[in-house]
Amino acid sequence: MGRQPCCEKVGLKRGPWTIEEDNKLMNFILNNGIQCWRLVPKLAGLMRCGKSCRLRWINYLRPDLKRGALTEAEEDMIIELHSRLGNRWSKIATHFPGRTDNEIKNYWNTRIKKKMKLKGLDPVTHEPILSKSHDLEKEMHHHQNLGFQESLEDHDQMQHNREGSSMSIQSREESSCNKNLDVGLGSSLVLQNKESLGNFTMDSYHNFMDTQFFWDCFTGLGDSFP
DNA sequence: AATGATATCAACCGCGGCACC
DNA sequence: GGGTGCCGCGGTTGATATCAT
Repeated sequence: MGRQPCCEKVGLKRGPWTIEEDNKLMNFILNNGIQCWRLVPKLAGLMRCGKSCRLRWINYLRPDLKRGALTEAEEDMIIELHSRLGNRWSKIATHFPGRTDNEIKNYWNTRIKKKMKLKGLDPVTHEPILSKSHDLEKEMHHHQNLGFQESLEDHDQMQHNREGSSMSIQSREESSCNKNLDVGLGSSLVLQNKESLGNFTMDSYHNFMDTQFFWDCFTGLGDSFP
């Protein structure tokens, strides 16, 4: 016997979220935190599955989300990280506080990919596009290297964690992005993982409400609030 | 102004790893 | 230890917006 099923798929709502649903989900999470996504829709009174609620919160409702287009610096960083990590969007997103893996993935697929092709670069290998016969050879070479790069990356990360080094890409990016977070959220509120989301309380929410960044989150939604 | 093409991005789907029973 | 479900991830789809003709 395993766990109970995540949700009854029958009768669940799908498609775009309404403002009312957003309000319900946001209010519930801000008041109760997140213990178990399976229970969130039930307790919040939503006809959605937990997976859908999780996605909506992570990609759209989280108060620490950075709005607006990615900067050129961020774009360069994405390209650099992608050359090292490949399509591991969640790993790449950890270098960009306030950005979601979905956002970065979309940005890559719709814009960066095109730009690279225009520059004559292969978006997969990040190397100049050559003839087809060379492509196959290069692709094999690339895949052989992936495992090696991965272990290097993990090693880098472990080294970084041990030494608290400030020299890596991650540190450089975090130092600039955390300024945004500090302004918006204060030092007590860091929403990077499930555990910290669970600690997201009304107190931190009220502090956050005093900031311009908070109200930017509701651009376009304001008319619908009472 | 109407229509088709293209770009954008929110949301869904399916899978793998891990935790739970 | 094995079966089952949850969570998170990456790939993909489809609705909407924008641009070109």
